[in-house]
Amino acid sequence: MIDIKYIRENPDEVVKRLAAKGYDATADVENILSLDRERRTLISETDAFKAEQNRMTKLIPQYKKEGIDISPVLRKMKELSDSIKKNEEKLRYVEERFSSSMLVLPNLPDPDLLPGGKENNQPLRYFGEVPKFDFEPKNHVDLCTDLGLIDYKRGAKLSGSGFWIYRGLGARLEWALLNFFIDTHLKNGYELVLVPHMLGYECGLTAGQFPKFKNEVFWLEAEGDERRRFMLPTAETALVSLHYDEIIPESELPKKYISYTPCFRREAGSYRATERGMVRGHQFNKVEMVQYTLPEDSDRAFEELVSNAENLVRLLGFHFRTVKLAAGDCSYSMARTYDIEIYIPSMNGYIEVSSVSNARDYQARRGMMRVRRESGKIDYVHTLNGSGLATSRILPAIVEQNQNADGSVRVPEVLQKHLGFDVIR
RNA sequence: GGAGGAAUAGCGAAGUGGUCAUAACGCGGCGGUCUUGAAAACCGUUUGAGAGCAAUCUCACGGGGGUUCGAAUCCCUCUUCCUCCGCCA
Repeated sequence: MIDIKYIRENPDEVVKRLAAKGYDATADVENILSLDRERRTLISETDAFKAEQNRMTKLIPQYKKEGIDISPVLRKMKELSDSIKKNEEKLRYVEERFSSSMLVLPNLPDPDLLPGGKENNQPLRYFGEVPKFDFEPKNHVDLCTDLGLIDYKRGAKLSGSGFWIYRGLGARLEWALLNFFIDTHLKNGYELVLVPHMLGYECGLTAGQFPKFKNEVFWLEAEGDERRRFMLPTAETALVSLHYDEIIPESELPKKYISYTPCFRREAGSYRATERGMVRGHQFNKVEMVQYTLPEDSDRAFEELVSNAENLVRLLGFHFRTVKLAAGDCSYSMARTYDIEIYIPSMNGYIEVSSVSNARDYQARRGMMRVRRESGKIDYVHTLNGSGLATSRILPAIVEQNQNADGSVRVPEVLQKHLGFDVIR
């Protein structure tokens, strides 16, 4: 959520900055400001009624004791009570429209981002060399199938299109990657957290997935249980709600969490021929990093998350790049995002294996997550998240970038000690 | 699944329709007195949200609704936790 005070004081600025995201907020802002005015008028009026009510209610026991007739007071109290009820009903209606309008407003992008969509993303740096082959390289679907790493057919048999099964060495390779990532994060001082994979609505609201993107997750219903839960689309949704409605002492910041979870996404209508295999599915594995920081520390934390993610890909020995996303390509809740994109020879391009973002206080406002400073002052925290990494997109890169002419695949050195072998054939 | 009980500040807990919610009382935290220093003792202080330029006002007793002139207190409902029984990896 954007600070209503900021919107009140800088409405044009808000519209301008959201325009960089490709979001026309003119009508929203106008609507919000008018609801805000209506809301504040109603609150002042109601509070005055209540103050009067509080004053009079103290008179009743006193009058009773002194034997004074209280019926005129009761009549006045009834009037006040009716006015309050009427006002509160109005206020409820206004507040409801106000807060739902506030909740659909995306986060402001940082001012240094280029406006516009994907086409304005800027690669910041490249790592490693584009792999060259003196043979016709295979794509990862063929490699994974031929080497028996992934069972696409039976994945679809079990759960439909968009699901696959890791088998044998493929499963072990996936597991080794997860271990490698987690070990590295632990060395960097992150706390490992294993979270529920089904979450309640509030989590999605805090993270910013809801109400707007309700249809992009899988919902679960159980007979006789009114409460609906959804399969988490990323561990961020859980980790960012960990301190929902809390005031964290300054001494405990920054909080640094990692979590491994499968991620479940509808990905409705987003299949493309270029995204075969494990590039886009309904379920994939990911290790997620999340930090809660003081507002003034979030820029530094952001750089740390980016370099953590880069470091993992670098240690695996890949060619990849880091891209600064244009405002319009940053997601709804985020002020800035850098993607780490790995090279996939068969696609002759790069795919995202990590997305590192700073939400600033946007999620913290939604989830009422604050810090009590040493001085006693209360502020909203900043939340940041980044994948570290999405393993299911690393595996295609391993098999494609490390393939040999005979169809075998070299295991990255850092994984060899986890696996106990150096070549998959 | 069945039967009971509970939810009040950082923690424990009092309050069972009004004049005790800036919430008794205890613990903890912070500041001070005393002390060479510390402990003990003593004194003081210690929730959050909203409206307002401010003075100030309002709200919050797990969440939501209701009864009432007035609700922590009575009623309905949801959530969470605890105890006992049953079932279970």
